[in-house]
Amino acid sequence: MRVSKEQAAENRRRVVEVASALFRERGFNGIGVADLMKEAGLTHGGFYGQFASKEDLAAEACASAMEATARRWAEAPGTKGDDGLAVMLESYLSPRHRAHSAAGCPIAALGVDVARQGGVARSAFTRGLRPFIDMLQRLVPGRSEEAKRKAALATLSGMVGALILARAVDDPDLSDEILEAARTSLTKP
Amino acid sequence: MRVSKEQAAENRRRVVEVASALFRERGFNGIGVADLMKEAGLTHGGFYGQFASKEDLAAEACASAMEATARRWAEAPGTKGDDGLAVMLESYLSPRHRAHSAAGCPIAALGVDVARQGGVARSAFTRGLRPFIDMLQRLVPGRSEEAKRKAALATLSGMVGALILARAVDDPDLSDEILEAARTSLTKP
DNA sequence: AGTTTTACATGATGATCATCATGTTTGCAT
DNA sequence: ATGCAAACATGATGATCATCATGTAAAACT
Repeated sequence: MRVSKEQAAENRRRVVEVASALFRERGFNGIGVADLMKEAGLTHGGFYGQFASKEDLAAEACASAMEATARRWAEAPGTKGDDGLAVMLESYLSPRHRAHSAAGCPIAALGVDVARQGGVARSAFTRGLRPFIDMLQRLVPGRSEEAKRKAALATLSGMVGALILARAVDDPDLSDEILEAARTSLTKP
Repeated sequence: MRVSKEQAAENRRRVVEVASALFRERGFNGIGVADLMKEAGLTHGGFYGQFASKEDLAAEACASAMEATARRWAEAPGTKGDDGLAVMLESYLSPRHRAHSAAGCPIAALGVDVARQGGVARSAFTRGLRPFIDMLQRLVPGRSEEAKRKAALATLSGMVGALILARAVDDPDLSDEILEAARTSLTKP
């Protein structure tokens, strides 16, 4: 059973995509290689022909998720003249985003796993994080670039923390309240 | 091999304590029952005489970590007259706290795991979270109680998000920068 | 003092884990 | 057209997983 070179590349791409979703949803230790491959329509055998290890895939999946998400942020309706920050906060801190971690922000979904995993995943995460900071720096108000960078880091922290808390909490009212509080607090500094 | 009733209770207590540390450090799926028991000085056999399941222990360890941490917050030097919020932020967003997740804030360490796990752990987490919100509400400035609660939720989000980001990131400078940004941003609203 | 019960140890269960060895097919270069 | 190598499947590896069955020794109760 052999497959064309393009087909093979497409298969590999799909494995990374599936991994980026399932890792976000269940964590690095929450899904195994065999299930991952099955979800991509393959068997577990071919895995180590494409990836050096599961840790290697974790790093690549993390990088891929970060890039894809950053691209979506960049393409977001600039709502020219309007407050771009408010628009993005509205979407980031929404019940919809809260409900879909597999397709959502990899910073909130994988940050803790990345810290535990260390190694290549950690550096891939760090590299992927910088564009988010830069983009936020452009959206956020501030007198100097230095002040804007500080505000960007604080805003990102607030977004990530609120999303994580809203997902962790059992009580839907409290969860909504967390999203709301972060939204208003981060919109008006 | 039998032990006194108090010894047995002490053993159980130690298992929960060890679990609360190791779960924070490695995640719910990062440590097994056997290793957990060994770390508590026991073998894996007695586990199911004390706990219904690993998930059950996860919930209990989560509750225990939340209560112990809340107690430490409450006992913290009120630094009467001084700005209690600044004192607690200084400690929460410190390199020391960043380096010791096993003994640190369970909200930042377990929030994502709790959201994935669901069930009893999730409700234990939610119950344990409320005292933190109430305590922050007392520390934070605001015109009304409603405004102070909102501020408490936003502040907690910023703290948790910043700690998680600072731990995830590979670059020590960036990590320090995140802590610093959150500290100054959350101190002066 | 004798009996029961309890807390734990030893050991086994089958499932799942990451990883490797090998087979089969077939695209691709010759 | 022919041989080679790549891409995947099948299957096995031993480790680790959560959980259960049973043994044992001594605390607790009679």
